[in-house]
Amino acid sequence: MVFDPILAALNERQAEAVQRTAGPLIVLAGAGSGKTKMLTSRIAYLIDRCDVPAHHILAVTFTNKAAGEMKDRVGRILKIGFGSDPWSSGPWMGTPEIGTFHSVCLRILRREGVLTPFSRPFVIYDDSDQLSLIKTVVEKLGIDDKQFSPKALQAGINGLKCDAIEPHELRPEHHNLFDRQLKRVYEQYQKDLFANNAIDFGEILCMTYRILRDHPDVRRRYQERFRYIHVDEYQDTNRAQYLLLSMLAKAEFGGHQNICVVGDEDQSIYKWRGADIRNILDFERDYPGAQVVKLEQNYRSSQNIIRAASQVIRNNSQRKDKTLFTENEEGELLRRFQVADERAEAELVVSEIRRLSGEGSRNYGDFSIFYRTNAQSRQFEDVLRREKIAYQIVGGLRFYDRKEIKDVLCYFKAILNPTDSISLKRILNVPARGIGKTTIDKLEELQLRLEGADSNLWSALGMAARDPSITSAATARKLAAFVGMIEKFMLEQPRLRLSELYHLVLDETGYVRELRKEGTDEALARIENLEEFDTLLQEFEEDLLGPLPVEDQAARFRELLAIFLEQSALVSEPEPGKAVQDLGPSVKLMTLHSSKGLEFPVVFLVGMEEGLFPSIKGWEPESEEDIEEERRLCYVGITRAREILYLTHATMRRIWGNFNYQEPARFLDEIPGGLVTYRDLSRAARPMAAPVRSASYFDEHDQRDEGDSIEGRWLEHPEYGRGKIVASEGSGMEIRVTIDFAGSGRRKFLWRYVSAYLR
DNA sequence: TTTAGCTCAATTTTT
DNA sequence: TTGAGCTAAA
Repeated sequence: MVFDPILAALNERQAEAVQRTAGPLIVLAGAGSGKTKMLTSRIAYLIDRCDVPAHHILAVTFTNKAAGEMKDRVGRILKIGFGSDPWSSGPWMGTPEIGTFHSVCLRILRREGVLTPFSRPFVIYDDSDQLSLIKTVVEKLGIDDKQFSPKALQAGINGLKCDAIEPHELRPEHHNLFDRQLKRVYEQYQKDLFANNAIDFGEILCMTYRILRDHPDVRRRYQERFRYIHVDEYQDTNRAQYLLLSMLAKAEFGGHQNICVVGDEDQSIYKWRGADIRNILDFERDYPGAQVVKLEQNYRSSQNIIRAASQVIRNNSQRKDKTLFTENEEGELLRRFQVADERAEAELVVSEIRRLSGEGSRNYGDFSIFYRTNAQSRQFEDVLRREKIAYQIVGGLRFYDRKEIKDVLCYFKAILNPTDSISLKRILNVPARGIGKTTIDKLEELQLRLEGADSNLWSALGMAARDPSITSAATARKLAAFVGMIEKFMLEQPRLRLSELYHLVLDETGYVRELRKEGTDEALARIENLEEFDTLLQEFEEDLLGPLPVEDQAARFRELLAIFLEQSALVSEPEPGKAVQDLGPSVKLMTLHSSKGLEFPVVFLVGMEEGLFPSIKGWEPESEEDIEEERRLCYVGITRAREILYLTHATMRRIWGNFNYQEPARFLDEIPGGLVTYRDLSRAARPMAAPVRSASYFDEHDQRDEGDSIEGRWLEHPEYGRGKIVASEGSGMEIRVTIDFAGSGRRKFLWRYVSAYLR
């Protein structure tokens, strides 16, 4: 066989997945098994070895981060660059299409603009814009927002959009009171959304799906275009994404069904947001003749960590037959700690971080703390701050979600698209210019009376500004000033760079001046964010305009705004530009959900208590399905760790101001006792004791290697001195070990009593 | 029109 | 317990 550097870098299974290019293929990729490596190699292989023109290749991911990484790696293998081609006027040629579901769909929507209901460039509504619009719809329809909360209706609408269900498909006669209102609101919401020339996240996918479904000619074009389809994190796809993919992979025009999906059913943790685990479990049924490749070798974690993870996840019934293994070293035992309460938990974790980082080879960036709920982060932050240890919360408040940034973005959106009533309403009185609720109510009332295309807030504003009898002379003057200001922005926009437009907006509105007047720490932080936003705009422009000849740059100013708005809607964090300083290594704090896809040498999995993790909704009986999702979450957490894994749980925890006595998480019992050391710090004065639990999993299943990991290890007993473990028996919390002490011969102990003496 | 007190709810989150 | 969002007073 000819030496091939692409294949040579892969293991046998990975290489198999790369080479099976024809027909449907499902790759079941365990945690840390080199899935991205396989995917990127496959794309490179198709282009470089199979001579597939790059533009025939499509790869979709869920996050920008994943898409960026994939582009990076494909680019490096093939030594090509991905010009962002934001001008989108040219043909899609030259590079594979790699992007998120949403960015790919938006590109299709823009190309097929005539098939959309929009009359001008559309803006993207995020969840809070969406909620605002739903509130206006609820009010317009005279629905009681106490009985039917806009939030619940929003969840309902988004749930339906995840399933690609349109309002007319809902038959009210079969539904309860809520569903009947939901149908009404959904119907009106869609109308108003489109009238605002706006689209929400769910609709981006649904609309694309409908266009492909309803227009065979268009469908055909995209099927011929995307001949090799790759889908990352397939276990997280929802119904709408599934249907969308089937439109592209249908192969009804003599095509080839070259669809390669990659995923891990054991890491499916987004059911609550519409992900349908059946998509991955049923792939072989949906695509008859599909080939299956399993990537089971883990390159990330120690033996002990992989064993623990495998034993936990094997308790799930909803999974495929897949077993992770590793050739890495056995490594350290897992470390389980019981502590008195959440405060003690934080103290323990931070002192361990101190201790390990003091030993030399590790810095703070090697540690991470995973919790089930965001509320748990506070204790850790308090102690870390007190100890002056650098830390960073991953996935907190997103940059573009900050109030001041959203305000500015709404000015931008209104300038681009004044029919966007939601954005207009948001900025109407920001900063305060004396336009209050009464006035807004009158404007909205007027808007409802206006006909057709004029039925929007902008038109209403114009009328009220000209006609003082609608409000009052004073108010009409204020409105006229506002309208005049926005018109000025719209007029200037095509002649200005974004950063210039930005400064014009800040100057004319006096936004920063108002914040200065406020003078609080919070206001100052806002000003700083606005400054960062300025830098970000300049970098954005430089990236886009830089490559163009100077004389062409000004010609692009008009488009700049639309492109920027689209990016800011689809991206949660701006690209880490040169402006953002590196703060050095820091401990990372995050929810278990945010930890997916990451890895750390040392992981602390905290709050492992029944009710908290697994999380249990008090008001309904726990379902096996929900527990399995929590177990997958636990599996994700464990498999993030490379070398050392801590598992902590508190005896008592304050939740919503109440003291709760907590039971250890059931997942702790599912980890073979021989893989962990256990230490009870919750009753420090008394000898260590573990809570005795009911029969563990291992009493009913064969578990030959239960104590294997501990035999041969040395420990230092406070009474008997140095000794070696020569034998073990029993299982779970009842493992007994025989220790051979140098001075006093052999003795038997319960493992949980002596595990902490391991050296 | 702004602000202070009150109620009410309360996993997980990317696009 | 915390916080966001909303109704009653300045």
